[in-house]
Amino acid sequence: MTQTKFSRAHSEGYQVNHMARLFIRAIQDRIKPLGLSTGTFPVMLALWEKEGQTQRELVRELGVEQATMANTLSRMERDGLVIRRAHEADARVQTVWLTERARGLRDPAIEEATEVNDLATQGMSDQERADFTALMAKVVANLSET
Amino acid sequence: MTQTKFSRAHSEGYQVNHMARLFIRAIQDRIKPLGLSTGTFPVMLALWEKEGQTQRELVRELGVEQATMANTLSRMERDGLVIRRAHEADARVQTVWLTERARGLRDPAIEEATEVNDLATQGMSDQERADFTALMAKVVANLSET
DNA sequence: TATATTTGCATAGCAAGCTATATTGTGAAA
DNA sequence: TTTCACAATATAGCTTGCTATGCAAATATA
Repeated sequence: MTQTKFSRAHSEGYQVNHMARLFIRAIQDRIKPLGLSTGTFPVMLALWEKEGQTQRELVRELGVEQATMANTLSRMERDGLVIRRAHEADARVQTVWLTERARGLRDPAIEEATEVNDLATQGMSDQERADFTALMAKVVANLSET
Repeated sequence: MTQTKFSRAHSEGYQVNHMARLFIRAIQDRIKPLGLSTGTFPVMLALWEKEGQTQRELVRELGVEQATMANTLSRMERDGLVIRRAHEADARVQTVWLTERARGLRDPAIEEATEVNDLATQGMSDQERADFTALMAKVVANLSET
């Protein structure tokens, strides 16, 4: 069959990409005043929960490539958000710690993120919002296999 | 209230970002052999539908910034996918045309994209898939305002 | 113990997004 | 007609993602 019916508006991949760019713009605008960005935010979330994680642990937790994490952490160190300390038992390993300033950013940053999430899901019922999260989890699971 | 309940797994922004990265990886793998990429694919879709569009028209249609489009088109020209021709009535304007090779990529590229969309939505009913698309459209609309 | 493999991180180089700014052509206004 | 504002595109420079590759330390194997 000739595939003349393919349309951007109905391609999940296209929609996801578009939506992701809009999210990035929205959150970027709000957390930039805090000195955060879309690349650093997930790392901060992981570290606000548990400091002292290794780069390898952060990589597994956040699902980015090791090289991406290494570069992100370098920028974060440059910008005074984290400090890398050598692991005492394994000289290959770096543990990652928040600076005092970075610890203080938690509540304001989460507040901005919550606002963006609320804005994005405006007009949805609680049920729809839960469905949306569940459907995304399904897609993530489907695309994560292997 | 202290916002201790914020979790990555339930933040729409976080999920969208994660999902988008997985989509990019999946589609990239499959269209790379065709000489396409995630940045060029949307432009190709727009041009397969209507060649000779101006850069400005593509920008509006695809929702990326003008500078992003200019750079993407330059790479596409370098890689033999498009040709930029001066507009006959307005010397500021460039119209964008597909090369013969690029025209031939349509069906195979759309086939790969369709496969990725199907993989991503595996295990969803038709209704769920329609819901997913509708919910994403809602989010896009919410975040597109102004 | 000596070598080989694996593991953890860093670096190089590219794509694709962004903002800010420069450049050039059009069209309107003085 | 000259100037001024606007429009279309290009360029500079950044972030964030990727793959590929290098290197040093730890561990396993011969």
